[in-house]
Amino acid sequence: MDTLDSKKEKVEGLQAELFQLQKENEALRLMLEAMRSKYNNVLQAYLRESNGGGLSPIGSYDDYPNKRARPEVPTLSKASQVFVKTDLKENSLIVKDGYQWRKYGQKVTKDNPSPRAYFRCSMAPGCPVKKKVQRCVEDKSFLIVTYEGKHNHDVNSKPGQSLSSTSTDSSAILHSPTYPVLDINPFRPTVTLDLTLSASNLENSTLNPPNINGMKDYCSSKDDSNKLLRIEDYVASITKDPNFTVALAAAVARSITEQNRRSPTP
DNA sequence: CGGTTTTGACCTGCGC
DNA sequence: GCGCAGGTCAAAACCG
Repeated sequence: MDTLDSKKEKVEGLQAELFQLQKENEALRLMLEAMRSKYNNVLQAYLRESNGGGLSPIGSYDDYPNKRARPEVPTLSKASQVFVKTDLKENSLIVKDGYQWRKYGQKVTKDNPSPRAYFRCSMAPGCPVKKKVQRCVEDKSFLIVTYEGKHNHDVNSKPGQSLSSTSTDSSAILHSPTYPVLDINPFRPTVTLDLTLSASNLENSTLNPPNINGMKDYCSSKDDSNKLLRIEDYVASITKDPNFTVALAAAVARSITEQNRRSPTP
């Protein structure tokens, strides 16, 4: 027979588990949103490419006499987006990622009441890397950081010191130990998704099997026409993972429940 | 004093 | 052509 204490322990254990699941679900909901938008971006980029609009090499910032009229940068090959968990009390849009940034603008955008800050890398003169930082509209404790471009210097180089043989991609720093990339479960090791899509990922030509820890592999093929297949491989891989399936189902169920609660049918 | 941040103005692209 | 939104410039303020 269970004693009163053991029952109490069970209840506490279940409560702790419930709390963890709630946290996980919240993170998964954000992930779903991010994945959906990334999928749309990738699909649009693919359609553009398949329509004969080949990618041209991207020049440096100074290559364009009219600095306001820089060509549109294809999202697929250039920008990488990460979610960074921050303290909600901390109101700044500063993300410590190892590089030195100079803020050059701030703007309030239509779809998000939180201001978007624009930064340029100031570690090396002429470094073309830019980043945009904005609080997530759904969860203000997350910062959405969008990196564009490729550093022409090393992460450890002092300001003014320009480049090393191995050009450092903006996304490379995302996997450095000091960079707080979103981990969907800070409490126990289950499913961790890396949502970063970046130029270096495109450049990696090693054909690793798709894996749950690296969405980056989705487009590792040099052959652009294979990218869609890689995406499908990646999706197939993560959907086969039982952890992912369970977590996804929970997130979807919760999302539907919340939607119903917000707009109850008469 | 030099580098960074702030912020209003300006430019460009896009949809109508 | 016009208005809107996003992105950038640049002067002034701020800071170490």
